[in-house]
Amino acid sequence: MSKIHTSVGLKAAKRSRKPAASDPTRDKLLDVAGRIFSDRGYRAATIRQICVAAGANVAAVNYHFGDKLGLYTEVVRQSARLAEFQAAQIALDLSAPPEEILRAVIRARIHSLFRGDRPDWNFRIMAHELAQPTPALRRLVNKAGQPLFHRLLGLIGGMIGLPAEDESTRLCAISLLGQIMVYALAGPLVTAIWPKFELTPDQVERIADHIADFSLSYIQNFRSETSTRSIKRTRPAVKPRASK
Amino acid sequence: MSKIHTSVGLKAAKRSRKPAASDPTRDKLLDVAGRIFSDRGYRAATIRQICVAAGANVAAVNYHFGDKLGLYTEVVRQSARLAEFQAAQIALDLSAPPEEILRAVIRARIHSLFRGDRPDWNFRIMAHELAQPTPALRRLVNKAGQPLFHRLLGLIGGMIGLPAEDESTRLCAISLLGQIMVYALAGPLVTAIWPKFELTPDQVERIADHIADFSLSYIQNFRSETSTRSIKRTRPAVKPRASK
DNA sequence: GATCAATTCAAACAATTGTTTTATACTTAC
DNA sequence: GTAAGTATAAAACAATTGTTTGAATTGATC
Repeated sequence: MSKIHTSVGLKAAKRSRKPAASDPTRDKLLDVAGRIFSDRGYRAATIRQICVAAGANVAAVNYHFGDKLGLYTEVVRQSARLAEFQAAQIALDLSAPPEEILRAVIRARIHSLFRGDRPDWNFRIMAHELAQPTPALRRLVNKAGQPLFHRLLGLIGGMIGLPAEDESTRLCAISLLGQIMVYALAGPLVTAIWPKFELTPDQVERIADHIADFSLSYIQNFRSETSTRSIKRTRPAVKPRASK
Repeated sequence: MSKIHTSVGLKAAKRSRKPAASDPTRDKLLDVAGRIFSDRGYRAATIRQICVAAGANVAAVNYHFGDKLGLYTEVVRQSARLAEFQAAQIALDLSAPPEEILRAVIRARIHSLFRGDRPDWNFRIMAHELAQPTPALRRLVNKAGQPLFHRLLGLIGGMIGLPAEDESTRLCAISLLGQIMVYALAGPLVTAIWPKFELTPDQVERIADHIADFSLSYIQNFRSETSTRSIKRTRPAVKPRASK
């Protein structure tokens, strides 16, 4: 009766006594929710799962965040904030050659993906959003993804000598993202397809290096390549669907 | 009372009268289930959705397939069968140079991904399985994915002169898969991030070509690259987490 | 120590969803 | 035409899940 759980009323109620004090259960909830959302997805994750994992009551989510979507929103918002911060931090060193910046971005991404101690769930969550978008959240996720993507476009565009809006630039960026993203949701599959896959720091290092090498090979040779080949590539000698 | 809906009883009941006749509602169910499962995922897709879309009763799924998982299993099985067939068909032309085979595989994959008329959902479903694996189905999906992956490993291994089990071979294969997979679940995101993204046949063509070019650039230069660079690459000049 | 608001808790509610049941139409063989 | 088995339909069931409620607990302030 005393609590109003609209999005406004919630904040008002919170601000009244403890302006910015860290609410332990709220933080715990946010923490474990991030972990669970990021590897189960929004729908598959249940409030009860999250609450028991956080050692809180089922009603806690509703009390602190209004509803499940409110909790998810907060998780994503926090995640997005972190991502933006990281991206901005990396971009500060614009003095370095673009290849090294690209390497750094890839490294940062892969590393944060594989270490559980300081999880940034944003990428994994983005991957889930991609697989089955949450109607109301797509906007927010895009708001977090767009800057990163555009930074990538600018970077790559500069390296291949084309504007960020060019199709080739975009294709390259997506190729790069795909390589990272496959590891974002790879846990289940890569381990299944790659028996002795271990997440030693060394292994993670090599993955990041590989993605960088793999991508830079094309990007750095783009100019020469694009001059030697025509728009239409040679058609494959093998047809996808043979007659016999 | 007359029907036993265990997995065995179902088949027995079906085989009794119509050995292999095409059951229209069963086929329709399978068809629309494939479409819905592939873009909603297993959990998010509901039996009622599928049934109303197929113009069938809610009980139809249970009658024909036992339960939801039975339906899904059949969808995946059928999808896997198709994938295996396609893969085998492509591999027949071993006379062609490996680059062209690789191109053909990529083309086939991307094409089948983007055209809705004869949808092969296997790749999209695999992507969903990857995002949140269905416990019982992972085995089956892997059974469909393994051959494709190993074929890829053999192909790439041959091109870069390393055994299929080598780490570099695997990393390349995953890089390639990632680039394709990102389009498999890209519908929602790519269109959001790429405003004027249109699926003209020409566009699809260019995507496939790009992935092939992008990947072959590294693969074809692997030998020379691996001789010129040491195991440890130059460390990035930009640190992911700067002190200030 | 009493008061009051904030928080937590156990229980219940309502909606969804997979599944089952019971009855009815339909087809086929005799 | 009748009987038997198959297929479909409508309704109900049971379990899960997001959400709410109202009481109990806590903790600070006077």
